[in-house]
Amino acid sequence: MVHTRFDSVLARKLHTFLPLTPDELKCLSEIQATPLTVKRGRHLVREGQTGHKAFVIHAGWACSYKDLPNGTRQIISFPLPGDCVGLRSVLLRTADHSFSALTDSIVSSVDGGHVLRCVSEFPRLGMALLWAASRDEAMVVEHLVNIGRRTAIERTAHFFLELADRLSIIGLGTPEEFECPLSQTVLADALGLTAIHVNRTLRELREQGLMTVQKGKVQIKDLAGLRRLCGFQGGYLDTSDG
Amino acid sequence: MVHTRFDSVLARKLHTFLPLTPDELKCLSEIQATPLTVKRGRHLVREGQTGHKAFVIHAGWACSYKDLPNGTRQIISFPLPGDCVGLRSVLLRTADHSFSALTDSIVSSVDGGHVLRCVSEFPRLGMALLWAASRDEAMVVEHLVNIGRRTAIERTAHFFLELADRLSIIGLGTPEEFECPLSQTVLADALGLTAIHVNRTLRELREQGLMTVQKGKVQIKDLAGLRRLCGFQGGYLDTSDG
DNA sequence: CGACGCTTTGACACAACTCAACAACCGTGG
DNA sequence: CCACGGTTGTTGAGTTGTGTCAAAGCGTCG
Repeated sequence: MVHTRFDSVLARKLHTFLPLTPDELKCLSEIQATPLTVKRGRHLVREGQTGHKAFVIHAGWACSYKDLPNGTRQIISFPLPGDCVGLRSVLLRTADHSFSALTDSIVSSVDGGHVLRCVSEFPRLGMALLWAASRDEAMVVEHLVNIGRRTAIERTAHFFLELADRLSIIGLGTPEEFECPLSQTVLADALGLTAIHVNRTLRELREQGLMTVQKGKVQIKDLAGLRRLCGFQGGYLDTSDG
Repeated sequence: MVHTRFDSVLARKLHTFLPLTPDELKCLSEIQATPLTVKRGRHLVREGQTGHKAFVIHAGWACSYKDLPNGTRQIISFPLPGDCVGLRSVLLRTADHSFSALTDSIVSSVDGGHVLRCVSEFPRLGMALLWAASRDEAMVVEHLVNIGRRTAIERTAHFFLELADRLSIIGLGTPEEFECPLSQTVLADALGLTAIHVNRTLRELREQGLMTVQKGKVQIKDLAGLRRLCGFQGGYLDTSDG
């Protein structure tokens, strides 16, 4: 993967879908504000906010989620470097989810109005964004299926297999090993389980010799076995065009 | 709502977001093939298919879903008249979900290539589609939250409240009463429950005087009570622009 | 040093699933 | 007209997966 040709992770990502012209790349870089550092735990968007701003992650871990009236929360996704968050809220009236940093991170904000003007001028950029949004939605759909129809252990296995693929695509690990700062509490909110049950599930995965999670590092010990366990099909993560 | 000015439900829907010019409306109507009738139970897209086709629903009920290796399935959404299905698979390599008719329906197919050319020529149409896709994604997100963090009875209540709102927006019912041909088996696959448990849950809702489901008709007896039960916030269904 | 967050474990409660049976409904064909 | 099979809905009894509560070990950081 070429790292130096593009001045932003977003440009690099969209480029894999659709080769962009210099003008388009320039436009893309102009709409991104100067990167800023965000401290772990800081909120960037609150549900109900009307700012019409999106964010591009350059480095670090973040999550988008919704809080429920009953005091629980559901994590929707973990955007990784190169991903956008809040593209939806550019067009919708209000942000339909919150968004916060899980580790110290570097992000650029993107003004919604800029995006719209940009898309009018360069329709191909609009298509590229639509593609990126499609890919994000495919991940949310898979997440829905995961929670709706898989047991705790299958869910957990599937989650980590997807994460492994996403991370290795952007060069932050291999399919068998990667850094992962997610606490069991956070995992629970993503998987629709309790932190305590996540703990039991991780133990089960360890005792079956399938994978381990220790000190922020995930190791897949038996890739084939894990895939068999949860029926993982990573096709929806494809980065190539159709 | 004006019914006669537009020759397609899709045009009418997009128009509520962004007033479209006659040229744009013409383009939109041209990319939709002549409507065809689809028999109940017929599949329109199979997961893994590479046809690059989308569909617009004109009448009838349909669902998009994924089958799992373990024999279960998860329903993703119930597209209603005016909704598109499979927009994602226009840009992604393969369809990431299946799609079938629940009742006899009328749909138009839309060729992916046409959409792309159309968007290049009329960028504003691209924005309107991006908006429609955003709204769909917001519903999937809410569905995810629903299954991940609500109990069976809350889930079911929330599902029907959302459905009531969607149907009354398009004039197919009121917030308190509407026709609904979904069997308990289908509901179960949507809600991540068993058909048997759906049955018990509906009984509970009935016995609490909140709502009834009988013979294809849903009646909300206590709207405020239902809202309180599940913490329903319908904001993500907004049809107005931001 | 103490406070705090994260992890781990055990005993118990409860929500949801499974299995089994039966009733109600429907279109079909005799 | 009625008998029929298939689909859908209903109910009960027992099981299992996951949540709840309580407690303790461990790191880290102030």
